[in-house]
Amino acid sequence: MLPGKRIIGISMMNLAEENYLKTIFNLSGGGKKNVSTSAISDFLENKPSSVTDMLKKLSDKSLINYKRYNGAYLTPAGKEEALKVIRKHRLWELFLVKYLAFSWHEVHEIAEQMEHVKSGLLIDRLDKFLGYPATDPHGDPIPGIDGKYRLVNNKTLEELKEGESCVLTGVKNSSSEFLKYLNEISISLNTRIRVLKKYAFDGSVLVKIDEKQRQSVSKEVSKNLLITVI
Amino acid sequence: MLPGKRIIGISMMNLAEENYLKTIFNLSGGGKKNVSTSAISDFLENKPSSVTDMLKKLSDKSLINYKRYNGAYLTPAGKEEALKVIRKHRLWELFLVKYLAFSWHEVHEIAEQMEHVKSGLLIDRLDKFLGYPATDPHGDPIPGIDGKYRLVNNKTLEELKEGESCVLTGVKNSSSEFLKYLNEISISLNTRIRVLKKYAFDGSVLVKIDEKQRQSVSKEVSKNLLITVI
DNA sequence: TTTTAAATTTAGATAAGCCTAAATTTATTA
DNA sequence: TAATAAATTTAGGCTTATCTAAATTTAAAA
Repeated sequence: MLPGKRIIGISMMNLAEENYLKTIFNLSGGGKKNVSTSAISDFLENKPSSVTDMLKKLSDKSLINYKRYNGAYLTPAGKEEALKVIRKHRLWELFLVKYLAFSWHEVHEIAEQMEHVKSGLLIDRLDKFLGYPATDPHGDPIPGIDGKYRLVNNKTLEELKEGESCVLTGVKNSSSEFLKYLNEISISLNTRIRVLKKYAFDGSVLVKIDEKQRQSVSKEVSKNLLITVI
Repeated sequence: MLPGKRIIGISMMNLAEENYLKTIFNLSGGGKKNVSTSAISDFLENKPSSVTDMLKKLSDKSLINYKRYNGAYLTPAGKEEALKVIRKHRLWELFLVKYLAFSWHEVHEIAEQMEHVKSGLLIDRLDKFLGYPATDPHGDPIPGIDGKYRLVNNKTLEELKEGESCVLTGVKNSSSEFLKYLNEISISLNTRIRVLKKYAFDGSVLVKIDEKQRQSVSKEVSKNLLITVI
């Protein structure tokens, strides 16, 4: 009891700024492309004018390069900060799944809060505790302590031809709804999927899951399943 | 990637309010006494006028009973909220010590942040993972899922007579500085302490620690060591 | 009990991060 | 290319939690 003093972060970043940087990183596919004001606004579900305010602020802090009417992209410093937040997010997600019995569709909201806890030591200890994992419960790579980030998983189920087989290695969309749908049709990370038939008229795919059930998935679904051909 | 939506807490409480409730709980010794504006102000290291503002707000929400110029105490609803936050704080502290190799003097600041993560399920799973522990790394009781809170540890080393022995079961002051001092003189939870001599002129106490070293501790220190006589 | 000191509250201001409405710039279409 | 639509920014407000300075209330001392 009776400790004293409030929170305090060592970093000069705060919650809102971290969320914007992370969003820009994700929407730009790893910091490459320029991200528009409206894309950020849509994702964060706030107004474009609010986004403009924050872009100015981040630009003043040299965390993004921003040109009026022309979107923004991360500076090296901004990318570093974004990766730190993403590293924390994904490590906590893995902790929740591995040790607290959460399912992959339940962890996002909680990790969204935990990722803002300030302590470099904490996250490195967590990393060690988890055995320096390479990927999170959705197959996304976990940035290392050095900020190294491996961009992988570029092939989707949609690109496969009839007869080909693959293993699920990630999901492009990790919304709770999509993940729950995958649970329902018994698809999870490392599940083996074979393409039985592709239907040109709607792009849907008939697949065999783990050599057991046959299942039809829509084109939209197939575009969001990241795979490795086997 | 690409989940969507921001944080959002289910509870109607926010960080500042939670910190005030927790502070009032702690300063009132478990919700009993009335807590003054200045006591809260001193603890939170902010201005009394800020405290007054928040007391009004918490009073409007029926979380405290507040009378102008007369301090405040928690209502049952306020106490419930305070205990929820304290439960989270202490469970996370224990996690940090037990699994991430932190020492008892390093966990407070981190837990101060983790305690605000919103998810009842999370904290109950953490509780289970830790084996439903009764106390945190400082010997403080962990409120149960039902909000039950056991007030214990009322005797201090100061009250012991020469020749008596005890075991350390808690600390009244769990500031990092105090805990580090205890580390230095090899006192930790469950350490056996025997009173060899008491000095009236300054209230200091000469003790034997775990039947090994002799150590003199000041009256101030002895008042902050919670013990069980053996 | 009156005076003085200490504690507390009120009033008015500030910074963040958001909002609405209006203005501006860029993109699209005729 | 001119007109229209869409995207973006600016201007001005709001809320939360803080602050300073001044006013008020309570407590302590003479």
